[in-house]
Amino acid sequence: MEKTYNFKEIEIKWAEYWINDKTFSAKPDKDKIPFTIIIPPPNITGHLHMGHALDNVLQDIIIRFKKIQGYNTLWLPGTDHGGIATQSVVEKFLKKEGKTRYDLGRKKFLEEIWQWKSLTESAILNQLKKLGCGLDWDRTAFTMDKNRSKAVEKSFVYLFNKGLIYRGKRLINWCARCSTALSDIEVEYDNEKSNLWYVKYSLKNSEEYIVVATTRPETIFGDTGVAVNPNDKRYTKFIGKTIILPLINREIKIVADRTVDKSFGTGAVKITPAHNVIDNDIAKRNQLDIVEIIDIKGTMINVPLEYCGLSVEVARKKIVKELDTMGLLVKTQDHVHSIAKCYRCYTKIEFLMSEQWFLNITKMSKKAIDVVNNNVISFYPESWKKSYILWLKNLKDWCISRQIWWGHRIPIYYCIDKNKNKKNCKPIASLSKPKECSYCKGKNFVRDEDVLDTWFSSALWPISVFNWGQNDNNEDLKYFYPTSVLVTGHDILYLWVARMIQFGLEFMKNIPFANVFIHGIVRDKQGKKMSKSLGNIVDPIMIINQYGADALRFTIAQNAAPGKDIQISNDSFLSARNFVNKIWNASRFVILNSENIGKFDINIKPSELADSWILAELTNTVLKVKTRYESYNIDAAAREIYDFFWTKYCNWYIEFSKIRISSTDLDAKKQVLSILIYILKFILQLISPIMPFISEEIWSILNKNTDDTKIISKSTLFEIKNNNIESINKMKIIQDIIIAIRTLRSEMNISPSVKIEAFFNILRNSKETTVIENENYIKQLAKINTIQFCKNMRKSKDYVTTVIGNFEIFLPLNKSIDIEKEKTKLTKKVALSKKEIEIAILKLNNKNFIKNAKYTEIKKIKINLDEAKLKVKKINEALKFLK
RNA sequence: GGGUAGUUAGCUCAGCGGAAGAGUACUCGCUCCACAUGCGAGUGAUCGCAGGUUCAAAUCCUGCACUACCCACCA
Repeated sequence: MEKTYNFKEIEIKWAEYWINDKTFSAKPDKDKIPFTIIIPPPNITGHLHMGHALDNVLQDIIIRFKKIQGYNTLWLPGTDHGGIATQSVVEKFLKKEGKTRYDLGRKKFLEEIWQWKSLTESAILNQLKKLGCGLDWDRTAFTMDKNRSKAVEKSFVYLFNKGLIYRGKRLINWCARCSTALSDIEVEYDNEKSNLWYVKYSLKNSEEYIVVATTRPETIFGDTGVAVNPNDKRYTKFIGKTIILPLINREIKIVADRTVDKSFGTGAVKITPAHNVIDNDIAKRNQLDIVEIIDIKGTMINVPLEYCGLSVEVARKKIVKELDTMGLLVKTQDHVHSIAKCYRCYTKIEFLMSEQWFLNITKMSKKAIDVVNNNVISFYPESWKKSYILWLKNLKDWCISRQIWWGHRIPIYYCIDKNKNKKNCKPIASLSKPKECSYCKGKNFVRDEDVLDTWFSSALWPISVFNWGQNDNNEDLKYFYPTSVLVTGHDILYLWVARMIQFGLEFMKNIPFANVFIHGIVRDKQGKKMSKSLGNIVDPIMIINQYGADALRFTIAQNAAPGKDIQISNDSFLSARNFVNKIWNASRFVILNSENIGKFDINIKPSELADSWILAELTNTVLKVKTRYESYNIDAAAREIYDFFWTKYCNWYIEFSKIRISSTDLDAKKQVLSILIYILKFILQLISPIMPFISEEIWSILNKNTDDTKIISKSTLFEIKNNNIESINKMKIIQDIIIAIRTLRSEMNISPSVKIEAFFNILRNSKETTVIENENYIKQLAKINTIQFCKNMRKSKDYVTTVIGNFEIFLPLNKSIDIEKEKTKLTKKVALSKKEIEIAILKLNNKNFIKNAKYTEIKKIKINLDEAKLKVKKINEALKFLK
């Protein structure tokens, strides 16, 4: 075995093996319980970032754990066409060549994106392979491939025929850069500094006027009313009166609406129903007209000639200036308010009236709320339940049409037969071009130009990946659906998770997954979200090249507390890298020592305290780790294994084992090695979901002459019954003594490599058989050559002492000590012990404590009190001696 | 405005009713035959603040402060 672990070669070797061997391919098998995860398909916009690494490593950990537990696991890979996101990325590339998508035309542009898709998709899948992801590659899906498209079309037609999908002219969110409508959750809000302009609106045939406060003076042309609160005494007399709108002199009414806030601005609101959601509602309640003045390019329309065609920003400046000149601008005030922006390109959103397709998804909400409320679907952590339910309760209809080219074209056909009675022809939803219009018998149709929101196909993902839409009763769907757990970040809980639940219940009459494991967002060292513009990206592939995939995976696992954001910087991976190295070297120690000593028993026989102790500790660890994995506390599982392996196995047990390994007693040597191997195998199995590469490599070396050469192919029950608690207590005494001697040696600058003698004054009339029987452990780990047990060892200037448990330990000094330093140290120790005594006595004298506290608690305090008293006595003696 | 998390050693985070933990950083000492990507020892925390419940609170409850995120509103 190499002295250092060559992760580069070995990781490539196993990644290829898993793929070629089809280790992770899955078929329905009625004799086995399925465990299914479908990947949250990454957008084909580019490469994977650390957030993807987090999401996928967690899924792989769960899949691998379930696989070695014996489940029939399936982790299904795929990518998402990414609608607007992908289209804008490709448009950006075109822009560099000075072209737009219109220069290419729809067909050519789509060809361009398909080409882009094939490149990025394979890059993404390669990255997943590098991470070690145990995906069933033969099932790789794409949200816009043939089978997935069928699912989309079928579901659309179904929902349309059910009357849940309808077309309507409504106020929608419009991104002028992407030139498409957006759903409400695709809009983000940012606070921005702006102004609040106070404008005089004069009453008709009167000297009186009302002042309105507005952040959007350019929408004056679209005003069709002014609203005041019905209880606002300042304005009650104006309700019902007419106002002459400045600049265009249109007559508009003053109406009363209880939603108007009396305290904001002047308490009078100009109403622009065509470009503001709230205004639109007020207009509906008060039967106000709708006047559209901004078009989809973000320019002014239906306005006086000098404003026509101006952009919103230019028009605003011009209008403010004009109002000022006319003396209608009363005041301009600084004002911070939130601005709606496109979640893909951060362009300001324009609210405007537009004919779009909507899905009445609110009807599906009740069931989606129930399944989560009743824990048919469980959330980890549970706290997200509340947000999820609240969101569904306030859900509005979903605008599903997009005016982009990249996506699923809406399967709606319009009859264009002009000779017949066109007026009665209704749009037809169909899987293919209809043959005949059922209204006019016309035979000519055109398909709707729009595409669907990318999240529509995402919502179908859990069923479309099993080819729902073609054969709804296929074996895969029956066997693998509902899936077991969905692993995702909380940022797409509404955008995606909620909708999959709604669609799953609608189309399958069953939940899409039983559990939702929600992890956090990856952040940088300063806690900021990683983004290209901030330049704080940590590239997972760079980390893999530098430290290895196992190190990356362990770091992720260690930090992945459910629901919590994790901070990662380039040096967060060092500790994990060191851990990989530690596993390698400890294994190397075990393997090298078991070579050339012939065959030995695989059945383990604990023959010493150390053996039963480490087996008891192993039992505890296995139980804990299993529970942690099963409840998605991956971070805790990782820490549990780390601590057991490094501290207990390496630092203690291997050191103890060296006594037998270096002895001439071959049987003893074989016996201890069999335990070392037995435990090492357990550790490898436990850690293999997190660090599959190194564990697979070492496993294959350990098992090279057996049938068990692949850890991932072995199902493991994780059941052991070596829980000798007494051995843990006994070992604690030995360890405490070893630590006490090491500390004393270190404090006294006794050379660590020199073996010395020690005297153990037994302070009580107890037998201390544990210590006497196991003195060789103390000798080995504390570098002692002889231990003399005695009763009346006295202080002398040739020795230093320390008190631990029932012993006062004396170590010979090779030089004189710094008396003052020693005095301060001992005085400090006495003070500490005295305080302990004080607290213990206080507790024991407390009748309520004695009455209520657990027996073990009281016993513990009594023992501590005794030990502290003894310590004080002995240290005081030592102090006296120093004087 | 409503909601959800969080506030523990310089930093990153565990612990969530019975004597403050890990990694990292720092200090000291070690090349002794698995590992210096290491070994041993040590310094370092009134567990955000204020109340309350309890024999006992970092841990449970209430309030407050600050931080982050989500939802709504911002005329």
